[in-house]
Amino acid sequence: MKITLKDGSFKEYENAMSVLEIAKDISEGLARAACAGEIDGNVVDLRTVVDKDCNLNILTFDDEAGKKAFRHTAAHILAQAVKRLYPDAKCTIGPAIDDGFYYDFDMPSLGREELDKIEAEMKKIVKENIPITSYTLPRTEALKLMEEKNEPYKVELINDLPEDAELSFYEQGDFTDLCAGPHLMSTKPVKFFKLTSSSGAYWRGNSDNKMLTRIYGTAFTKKDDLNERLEFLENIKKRDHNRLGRELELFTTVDIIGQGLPLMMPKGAKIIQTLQRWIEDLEDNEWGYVRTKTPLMAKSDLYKMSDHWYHYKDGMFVMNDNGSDFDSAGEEQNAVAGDTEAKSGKEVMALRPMTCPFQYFVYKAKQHSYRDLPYRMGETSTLFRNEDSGEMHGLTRVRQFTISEGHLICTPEQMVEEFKNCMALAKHCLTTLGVEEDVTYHLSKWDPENPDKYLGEPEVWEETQQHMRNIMNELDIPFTEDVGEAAFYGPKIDINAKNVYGKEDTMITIQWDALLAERFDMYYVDKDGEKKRPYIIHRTSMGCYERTLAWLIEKYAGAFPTWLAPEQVRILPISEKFHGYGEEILAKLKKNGILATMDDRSEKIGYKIREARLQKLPYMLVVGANEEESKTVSVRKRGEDGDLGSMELDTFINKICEEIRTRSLTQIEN
RNA sequence: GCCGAUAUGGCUCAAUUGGCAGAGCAGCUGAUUUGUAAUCAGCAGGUUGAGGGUUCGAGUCCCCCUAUCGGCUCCA
Repeated sequence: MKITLKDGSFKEYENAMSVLEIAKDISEGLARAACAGEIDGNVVDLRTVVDKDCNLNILTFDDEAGKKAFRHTAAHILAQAVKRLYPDAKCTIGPAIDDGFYYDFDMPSLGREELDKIEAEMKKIVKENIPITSYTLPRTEALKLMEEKNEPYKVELINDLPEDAELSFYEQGDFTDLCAGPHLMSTKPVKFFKLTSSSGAYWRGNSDNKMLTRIYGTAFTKKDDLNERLEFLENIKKRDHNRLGRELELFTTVDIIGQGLPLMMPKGAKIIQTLQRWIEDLEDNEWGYVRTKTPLMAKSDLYKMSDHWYHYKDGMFVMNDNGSDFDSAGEEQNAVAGDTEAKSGKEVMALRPMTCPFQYFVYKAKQHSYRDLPYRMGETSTLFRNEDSGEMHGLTRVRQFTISEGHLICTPEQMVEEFKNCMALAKHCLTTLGVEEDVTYHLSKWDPENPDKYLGEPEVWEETQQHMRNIMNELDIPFTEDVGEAAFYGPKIDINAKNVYGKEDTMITIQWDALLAERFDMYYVDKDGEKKRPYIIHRTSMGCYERTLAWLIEKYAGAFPTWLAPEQVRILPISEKFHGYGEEILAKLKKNGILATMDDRSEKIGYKIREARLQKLPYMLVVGANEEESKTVSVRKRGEDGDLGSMELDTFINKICEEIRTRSLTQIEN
């Protein structure tokens, strides 16, 4: 038998040995712990009998599969501990995830105290060094076993597996679990772990099902790694936009105003204004957009025409005359479509959740020749979406937001080219903000299993999706394909970014719509004088400003590039004697469009600097006798070694203006 | 919407089994006039998120509402 090791070398064994012996022989610790292997490309557990002449790759904790086996075993230890302490708890599933694991139980929910107790029990199980063995059972016996153990969720899982599936079980002492594996050979190596939190989770991810209790944990092979991870979790909290954004006085929330309705404070509003002006100028001056400004609400008839009323009403704020002027769509749902005219004769209105139909009517307001196309409309658009109460989060999930929305009316022939342009514009925006490396691209497709959720014919969907696939390949952008993520009127490319906790949000979306023009009876007059249907691209050049701000706060930990900083320069006079000179500088900076202030409090210079550094200001100008005399400024930029020494004021102004003009991501040098 | 945790001055947090709501920072006033991460002193700041209940007495216990956080579900 020949064993291939990870480094490419191999070992030969004359006689078939037990897997345990082989693993022990090959390596101590990790490799033995993560005893998952591969035979002919299939991942197997090392405990499965390895036949003569099989090549076997030993995985270690450095491998994804090895980590998975390790953490999956941690999940089983968790389950075993829970069953010991709470015999009535029912096991469901418990996979390894990025950086850890979880297990869902049907049991009452748990607080921190209970988690600590479970953790202690887990430590016992690890210490007991329980060997883990596996075996397979035919279906009937598997069902019998799980019924005997009173595990109804496992019975359900078995029943849903294909008839001929081989059902494998993993056993560790008094605990047995239906599981595909692989696992470690014993509980002993799982020494360093921590149960991080518990929460609710629906059985099989369906909100109609029972709410289970989920326990999250993380596990490592080395104590230092675990500590590093826990420290990391502490540290990223400091970058969390929801905390840092409030600390830096960018935004706040107020109970009485409501959920998902953050208030932008002067600094946050300034950043958003800078972003908005930049995007509007970019679109209009360089990408051929015309600007529109359309209403924030409309009669329900408009949304019926677009079909949003039927596909998206839950997410809209509907206004009617039943006494509460802004009624939630949720309560309206039961009304029969078409029967929503208010009793008093007032019209049923809704705040807009998107800009599409409004811009369509701008297009329709005059006749268009093929020569007008592509007709690119841009709008800085405020939208309203009635998210469920548990969905709101900081600036990333809100009920009212502002977005650079746009619709491009194209001839069918222009679609590919224009779609590429939209991708290029999006990429330009990401690059300028310094975040182009931090995104993932997704082709969001329809779900052929659920055709009722979508408009149009299956062939059109498949064809459109192929167009988009081709575009992405041509642009050489890696992407994933996500089924069931499309808009109801067409597939889209979503550009997602991860927040500090690793959770993904869509920042940019570019959608291909071959259907709605028909619904709104939009047309253009072609060369031959015939009226023809255009296609439409729905797109954003950046995500909504609130979400973008959240992303930037976390990306830069509050230390924004100078062109985005709400306060770019602060003048710090050494004492009151130099306030006059400070004022002179301040006026000159402002004249040059630089966002500058002066700290004229009678504090020591060290105090003023400390404060400015905590606020992550790009530049401080220290001015005292030396500077006033020589008409210079002492420049300090962010960070350690930020002291750039003295500089002619005009030199500084030229440099910072250039930095701002070019939207540089790096600060000036000496 | 669901599961759980939390809510005390502008901010960060104390307050023992239910027994006089307190500190640091920030703010204000005065002194200090300062050279690259915190000068000193004084003052003021509260219906403990809202409402109801138990109790001689509630920040603390119970109910309900609201908001925030961690998840689930959702996210055109």
